Order: sequence, then structure tokens, then C-alpha cells
Amino acid sequence: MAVTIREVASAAGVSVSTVSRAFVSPEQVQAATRQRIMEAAAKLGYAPNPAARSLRGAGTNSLGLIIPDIANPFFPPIVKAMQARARRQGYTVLVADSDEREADELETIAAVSKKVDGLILWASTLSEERLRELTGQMPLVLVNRHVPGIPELHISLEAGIHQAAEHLRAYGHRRCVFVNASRAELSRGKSIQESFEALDLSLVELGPYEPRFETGVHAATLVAAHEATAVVAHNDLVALGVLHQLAKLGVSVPDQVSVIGIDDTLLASVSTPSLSTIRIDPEELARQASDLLIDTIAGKGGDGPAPLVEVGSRLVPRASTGPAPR
Amino acid sequence: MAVTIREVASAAGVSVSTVSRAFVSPEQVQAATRQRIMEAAAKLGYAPNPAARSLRGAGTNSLGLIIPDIANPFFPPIVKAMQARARRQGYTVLVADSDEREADELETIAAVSKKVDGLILWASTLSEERLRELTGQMPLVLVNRHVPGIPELHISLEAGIHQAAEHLRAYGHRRCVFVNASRAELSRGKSIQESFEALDLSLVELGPYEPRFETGVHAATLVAAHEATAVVAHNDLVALGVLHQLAKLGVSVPDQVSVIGIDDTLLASVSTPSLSTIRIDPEELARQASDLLIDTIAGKGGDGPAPLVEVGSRLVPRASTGPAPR
DNA sequence: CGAAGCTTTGCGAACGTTCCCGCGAGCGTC
DNA sequence: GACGCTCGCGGGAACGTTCGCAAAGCTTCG
Repeated sequence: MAVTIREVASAAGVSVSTVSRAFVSPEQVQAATRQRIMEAAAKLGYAPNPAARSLRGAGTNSLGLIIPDIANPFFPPIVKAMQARARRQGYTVLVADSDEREADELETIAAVSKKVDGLILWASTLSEERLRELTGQMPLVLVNRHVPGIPELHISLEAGIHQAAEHLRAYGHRRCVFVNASRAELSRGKSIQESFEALDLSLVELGPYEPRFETGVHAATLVAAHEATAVVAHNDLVALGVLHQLAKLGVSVPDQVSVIGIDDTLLASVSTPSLSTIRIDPEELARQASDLLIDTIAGKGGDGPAPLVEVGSRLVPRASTGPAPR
Repeated sequence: MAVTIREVASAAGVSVSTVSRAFVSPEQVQAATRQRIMEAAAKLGYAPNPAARSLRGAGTNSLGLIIPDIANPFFPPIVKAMQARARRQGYTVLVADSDEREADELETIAAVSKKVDGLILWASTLSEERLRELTGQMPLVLVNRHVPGIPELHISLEAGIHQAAEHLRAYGHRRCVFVNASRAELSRGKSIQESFEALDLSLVELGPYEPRFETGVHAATLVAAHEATAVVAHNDLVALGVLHQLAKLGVSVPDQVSVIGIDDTLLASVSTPSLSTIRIDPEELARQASDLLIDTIAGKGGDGPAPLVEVGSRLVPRASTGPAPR
């Protein structure tokens, strides 16, 4: 059915081996023959069969990306960027979500692992032991999860949080509320509490709740009781819940209360008022994660400790923050 | 490195063929032997190598899904649902986006096509001729694109549009605006124009524009000029642009103007006010599309005309629609 | 009791590719 | 001018699996 390497070989008047070489390591075959081969291949519409290729020992040229929830608007831009990045390096990206349940994650990994050269595990629910076992079987990169000895990408919100604190401080806010739903990235480095208090801003922490819209709705009813004039939410979705409920309560944003989200998802830029938020650049994230995995697959840094790369964050001020009321 | 079928065979004291059969067609091997094999496989941690399997002629057990833009919030829930559905049938889903550019789509198809058993092409930019050529090489399902002879899934907005018209009519609206950015699904069946006028609602069509937030912002400035009291937007994103600009103009929604979106993305449920919108059920869409492709792969309906399945829509009334001002 | 049919299992070829080995031609060195 | 080295290419085994074919065991029935 499909056109094989053999047909290309006879069409170009060379052996199968030479055609193979022309594709996998072109410098080993003379320019003239190479060109003949390529022309024949193009005319016949030949493309190497990935199954045969990977069976023989070469990799699959695919990366696996396992994220908690594709439907979470934070991820799609990252997936998109990673696809683009990986494609340029000759890789395809296989995306799957774990629904944040260990059983599902295991099943997903089992289904995907044989088809890829390496795995990016985002906020894995697996035990440290299991992850260690897994990394023995195939290249692994962890995002927002720390296990000694496994390459890791860490999202740091510290800079963004600091900028948010500065931003609110400059606007004259003194009392803030943080709606928490436990972000792994916040567990290292300076806590949000410390960042705010360093600037003489008091911060009361609500929760932890589930990271849902309704959480924001609920939290919004509490800010008055705390006499706070600013709210930082676990993510944009929660922030929108806050916005929604404040509007319903007749509280004006940003005139009476300022609101800040996290992630800079699409939600933030299209809300009314548009949402000030702490941005994590999906392009950079994708680039770092895929490069880290590709390097690991290539066996770089085989010695030495497992690499740890960090991606930062910054505040994107929009219309949901403003001067504190007096 | 990895454990092969041979090791399982010798561990279970049977031949390779029997182990193979135990996995691919269990009813052909006696219960007792099958159990022995499964135990040995489990103990050794054996899983069939997909590369070898697909090389030998069996399929890849993967479906390809090519959509215009993963970052468009309409798609992630569909992708998620399709993954879940396909997994239950033993398939993995390979998602890629085409960025709505023909060159990218071709490249994407080339990269993915060898790794899958069939392809779902969403709103393909390819020429009819090319699609026909492609369908000769592998099973294809088209969504929102009609090419005679190729299985197709058609999203019908007719019911949703009709319900929207009824909804607005019952609220006493008479003049409406439609912000258009050309949806393929609208090109068949009754036009939105006809649906509205059948209920004695006048509808002026703006555009077509690009389906962006800013389009909605722009369109919102025009509704007063048309003396309209209701807006139907190309999708939720555009509708949010409308909402945003109306708020800025001091026009109250829904007291002065009602707004309806299309797609029922996450955006619609978390906006302020929450957005009435025409919902296309992602679960049903995913189910129909993947089942259609899997049936096509299985060779069902080889004779007869190419199947055409339709998925409907319905209005989800929320807070952005209300009685027309008098 | 034997032939015929069915079920259960084993043997071995084939899938399309990569890569190790070996061969011959050309070239530089002493 | 013989030797060794490099370079370009061909031969063929191997990757792990599926599946057609056939052998062996069992049942059934005349």
C-alpha cells in the first residue's frame, strides 16, 4: 500500500541502506547520490514509516505531555506553544490529561508511555517512589513537583507576587485578602505572606478552597468583613468569581476593591473590568519544558545533579486594580 | 531492555503465538492458558510494543484530531471528551492545530498521518481535491466541511438560533444585530436571517469581521445606531467584547440591551453578567466524531453513501438577556 | 471403532527500517 | 610501488509483533 524505502532505493538505483542513510545522516552520503534519492523519494511520495523506525531502536520522535486538565484555560496556550516548539525539533507532542486522580494518571501514563520518548508530568499526583521508578524506565521531566534526581521545571510566582504587592502598595492599599487553593509553586521561596508583609501590607489568607468560580463568589462576600481593599485570587477563574460577586453586591471594581488574578489566561483579558493578573509566559514555559525533556532524552547532563530550571512571572496591570478608597 | 512477548511466552510455558493471541483475540485461547499467560505478563510487567504491533499491519490505535486552534476555548472541552471516549475504545488521540493556514495544516497532517489510523479534520482549509486524495490514503472525517463522499459531522446551529429568536421575541425585542464572522455551520439549513424574520424580528448583520474580542468592542458601538435592543454575536469571545464595550458606554445589560453568544465556552459562564449563549454539547460532539471515525476505520458502511451525522444546539439562557426596554 | 470436524496450540514468514560489517576504489606516505 | 587509510556504498541481521498454515488433541456420530 504505502511506498517503502525499497521502492525508493530501486528508483534511485542505490541500495536500501543508502536511502536510509540519506534520511538519517545525510552527511554520510555523497551530495549527488543524496539528491538522486531525494528526488526519487519526492516523486514517489515516500515518507519513512515511524513504526518501523522506532521498532528498530530509533526513538518515536514523540513527547508525552500529561497535564491535570486540558479544559483549564491555563493549559491550552502552553500545549500550543509546546507543539510548535517540538515540531521544529522534529517531535510530535502527545497530550493527555490526568484529571488529577492518581488512577487516571497511571492509566494515562501506561497508554502513552510506549508511544513516546519521554514524558512531561505536570503536577503529578504520583508518589515519589513511583516517579523514581518511572524515571528509570524513561526520560522524565517534572513540572511543579520536586523529586530529587529528576529534572524539573519550577514555576516561580515570587516575582509576580512581589510586583503585585508593590503595585497595591503604591495605590495605597493596606489590607489585602488572598483566596487560596494551594498552588504547588507557592510552596517554595518566599511565601506570599512574607512578600506582602515585607512591604507593610497585611494579608489574610482564606481557604484553602477548590479552585473554582464559586470559590471566588464565596470569598467576595468575605472581603468586607476583613476590611480589605484588595483581593489576590488563586487564579483568574477564582478572580472572576470575586469580580462577579462584587458586582452583584454593588461594590465597584477597582474604585472600592482591587482584584488580582494569577495565570493571565484568556479570561483575564476579556473580563469586565479587565483583570490585573500575574502572568506566566506560556511560550517560555513550553520552550523550557520541551528543551529540558529533549536534552534529557539526548542524555545530556547524564552525570551531575538533575537540572532544575525556573520560569518566572510578572504582573500585568489591567483595569481591576486602582487607588485604594480613603 | 523492555520485556518482550518471548519472555512472557517462556515464562508461561507456551509459544509466542499463543501469547499474542491471548492479547489480541482472547476467545481463541483456552481460559486456563490465558490466565497463566496473563499472570506471567503481569508479573514481568509486559505490555505489547505498539511500534511492532502497528508495523505488522495492525493499526496504531491512535486517532488524529486536527483543529483550527487549541487555544480557542471552544475546543479544549471537546478534546478532553474525545480523549476520554477514544480511550474507552482503546484509542489514543493525537491533537494538533492547523492555525487555520493551509501550509501549516498540510505540514501537520504530514507529521501526524503516519502515526494514526484515521484523521478528524475540523474546518479544514484544504481544497476539495486534496481532501479527496487524502481520503484515498486513510480514513477521514470532516467536521464543518462538506465534500461529497467523505464522512462528515455537521454542527447545526439552527435549533439554537431558533430558540434564541423565540427567547428574544418573548422578551419583546423587535430589532436585533448579528455580529458575523462567518461560521461554516450557518451556511446550510435556514439562515439566521430567515429564522429571525420568521418570528417577525428584524435582524441587521454586521461584518463579517475577524472573530476577536475587539470585533465585539467595535460592534457594540454600532448597536445604538441601529436602534437594536439585542445582539447575537459570532461566538462567546465576541459577545464578551460587546459586553465590555456596552459597560464602558454605560449601557446596562440586560436592562437596555440583551446579548447572546455562541458556543457556551467557559467564558460565558464566568462573565459578568453571565452570558446567554447557544450551546453545542462537547460531549456529544466528541462522541459522534470519534465514533464516526472509528466506524470508518472499521470499514463500516463501505458501500452506500458517506455517512452524515448532525449535532444540534440549544439556547442556554443566563443573565445577559432580559425584557426589551420600552 | 474409525472418520470427520472442531478446538487449541506451535512454527515461521513478514512488516519497514536501522546499523554493523565488509568490500572496493581512490589517495597519500614512505 | 606496496601499504594502509578514508570514503562511499551494499548485504543482511535484527527489532517485537501478527497471522496463515498445519499438527495434535478432543469430541461426535454413524
